[in-house]
Parts: sequence; structure tokens; C-alpha cells
Amino acid sequence: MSAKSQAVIPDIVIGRLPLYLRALRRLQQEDKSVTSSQELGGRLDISSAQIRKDLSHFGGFGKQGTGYQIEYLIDKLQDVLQVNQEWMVAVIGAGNLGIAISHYRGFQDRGFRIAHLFDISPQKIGQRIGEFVVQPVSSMRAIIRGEGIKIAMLAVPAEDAQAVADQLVDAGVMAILNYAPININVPAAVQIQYIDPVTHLQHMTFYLDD
Amino acid sequence: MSAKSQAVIPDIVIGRLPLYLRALRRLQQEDKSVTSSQELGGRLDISSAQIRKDLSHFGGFGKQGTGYQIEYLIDKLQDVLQVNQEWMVAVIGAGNLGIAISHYRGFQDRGFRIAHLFDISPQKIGQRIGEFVVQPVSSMRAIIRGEGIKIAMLAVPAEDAQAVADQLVDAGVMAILNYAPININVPAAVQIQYIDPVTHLQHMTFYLDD
DNA sequence: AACTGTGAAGTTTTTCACAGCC
DNA sequence: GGCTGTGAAAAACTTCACAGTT
Repeated sequence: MSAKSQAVIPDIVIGRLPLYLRALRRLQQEDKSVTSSQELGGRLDISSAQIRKDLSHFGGFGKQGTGYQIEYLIDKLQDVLQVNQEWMVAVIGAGNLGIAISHYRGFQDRGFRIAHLFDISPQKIGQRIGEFVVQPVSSMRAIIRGEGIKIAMLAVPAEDAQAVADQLVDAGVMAILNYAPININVPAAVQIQYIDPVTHLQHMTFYLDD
Repeated sequence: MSAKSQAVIPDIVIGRLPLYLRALRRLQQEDKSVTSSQELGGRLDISSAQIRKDLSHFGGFGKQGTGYQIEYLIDKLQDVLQVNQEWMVAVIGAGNLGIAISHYRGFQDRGFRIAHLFDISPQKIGQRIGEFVVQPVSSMRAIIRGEGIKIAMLAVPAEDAQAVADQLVDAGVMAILNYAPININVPAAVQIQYIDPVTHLQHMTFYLDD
């Protein structure tokens, strides 16, 4: 056990930090400079105790009697999540979804920059999509390795997702955000997250009448 | 307490059912007809005990010694989630994301059909997007109410999301899938779910080295 | 007076482990 | 022998409630 040993933070806590960060940025846009666990919780539908407990894992970010300095807390959370730097991201798949992702302006100021857009289809390769030129999957490995890209967003058909993920891992990618509606197996050291709108919709229909 | 009173099922269990369903459909495509909690769990990285416990909330779907009949289990889970019917969905926002959503083929066979695409911009209104003609937000309320649409996908700028959500609720929508990177407040009876790729990316960067 | 940070208590969720059935 | 369904145990997570600080 090293002198600087860190307690393990529950993953569920880590998952909430981006939500806190997002809400704090919003408060900042509203020209507030201080907030409280109660105000933040009200916005997010999370109890104030939960927020205080979550934040306490990383040290005392607040002031008793006062609350949290928004700018300071944003900075600290960005440090914790390592998004005070700008991560290069590769997008694989230049279909409608890949194109929408590539055009999305919302990555920039939250720690990410799309660096490349890949596709396997000869029709797509060479095409200009926003500021990107679609590159062939065949050169993906070399580029990702060469530039040390660690994060990829997968927007290929479900059938191809596992094979492409394998190539990404081989190329050195350590975090994959998979938009294909299929489970992917990756080594334990590689992070994976899923976005599938249908799972969310099906979650909600359970509660609908009729 | 009615004679047919149902025990309350934990929401976290409901959230996993769509994942089971998705994996089962995949197994079916691979021409399997029977599976086990172990096989399913292996695909999903969920323990077999968890899967058995989750499914047991709804009655005995499996056979001891044998496992689960895939077709039967799919049908039962679709019943539970109420996706054996086809839900009409409205999409609001005909930007890159709304367009990508409107083109996506993956809703059809999983219980959902996009019925309308709305936007507020005069440049967008009347434009043809795939099989849809973009309709004005001003007619949204009447159409949603008139057709009894209960589900909406929100793909508008963060600034407009709360206002549009309020209109949707007023129009009778009971479930909203919000793609705007902002928290929305809706009445407790209305379901809301979020998709924000950046929160997933930030969750993963916590674990990345350097 | 207002609010944080935190042990302790309470609740929920997951895993264990095995009886019972095919 | 293989697998489900399930009570009981364990682990994880959330809330309570309050001492301590501004």
C-alpha cells in the first residue's frame, strides 16, 4: 500500500460526476458563482446527501455554511474525470449516425475532439463530412496507433461491431462508446459503454398505461 | 390491495430486461432455440444468478435442467415491457441528430415507429427527410394529441429542451427520451431518460491512464 | 442561519448455495 | 448432470441526522 493510496471510488459514483459537471456548467451559464448540494440535487433529482457524499470521496470541495464555489468545483471534477485535457476520438462508421456524431458541436468544450472518421465502404471513403475526410478502415490501425488515440465511438452495423472493436483494441484504444445495438466483449482493461435508444424506450414503455 | 396485486419490480431490474431481450434476439439470429442464464450472462457480463433472479420476478420462464426457450422468453419479455405492440414516436428537432434518428432502421422490429418529425425552423419545415416531411412545432400539440402519441424523442438544442418538453407533456406525451445535454423537469408521472454521449465518455476517461 | 462532511442506520441489490426438477 | 428458482447471507448503496464551520 503506497503512502498516496487512494480509496477505491464506487463506479456508480463516477457515473454521476459527469451529470454534476453538466449541471454545474449550466448554473455557471446562468451567472451563478455559488451553489449548494440542495440546489444541485433539485436540478438533478438526486438527494442533497447523495451529492455531498459523492463529492466527499475526493476531499472537501465545499464550505460549511456557504456551499460550493461553482468554478472551483467544475475545475476539480474535471480534474477527477481527467477532462481538463482534450482527448482525441476516432469515429468508426460514416453512416447517418457517424455523420451526425461528426457534426455535433457538443464534444469540444467537454474534453473531446473528433480526430478521424473511418468507414469501410468505397463509396464513403474520400468523401468530405464537415471538416473530415472519410478514411478507410484499412488504415485505422496505423493512424490510431501512430497518434496514440485512446477513445473510439463505434457507429457501425451490429454485425460488424465486434470485429471492429477487436481491431480498435488491437490498435491501442482503451475506451469504446458503442452505438451498435449489440454487446461487445473486450479485455477487462478496456472501458466500454453503450448507447442504444431502444433500450431506453423499452425501459419507459414498461411504465406506460395500456 | 387488489386480488391481482403485483409486487413492485425494482426499476433496476426493468432496466436490464431490454438488454436481455436484445441478447436473446441475437441468440435467435444465431439459430439457437434454447439458452441458459449462464450463456446469457456470459454475453452480457452479468452473473447467471442475477439473470435468474431478475426473470423470477415475472414467474417461471425457464425449465430446470434445460434452460430457457428463447422464442418463449423473448415473447414473455416483450409482454412485460409492452413492446409486443408498436408505439408511435414523435421526433422533435430535424438537425443532424434528428435526421439520423429518423433514418435509423433499428426501431421498427423492437416496438417503435417514428410517426412524425417536427422542427421550429422555417428552413426545415416542409423539407423531406427520408419518409418524413418536417412539420412545424406549432402543429405539434394538435397532432400528438389527435393521434394519441405517448412517446417523444427530443433532439433540440439544450436551450430549447425544457420548453419543448413542457409542450410535449401538455400534449399528452408520457415518455421522453432526451438527447439534449441538459436535465429536464417533468411531472412524476412522465417517464424521462437521457442520452448524452459525453457523460459516457467522461465516465470512461476517469479510468484511463495519463 | 445555512450548509458541509460523515459516521451510523437503513434500504436495496447482488451473490451464494442448494433443494427440486428435467 | 445440468439447470432453474429462491430463501438467506453478503455487499453495496442511500439516507439520516448531527457535530462542526462559516
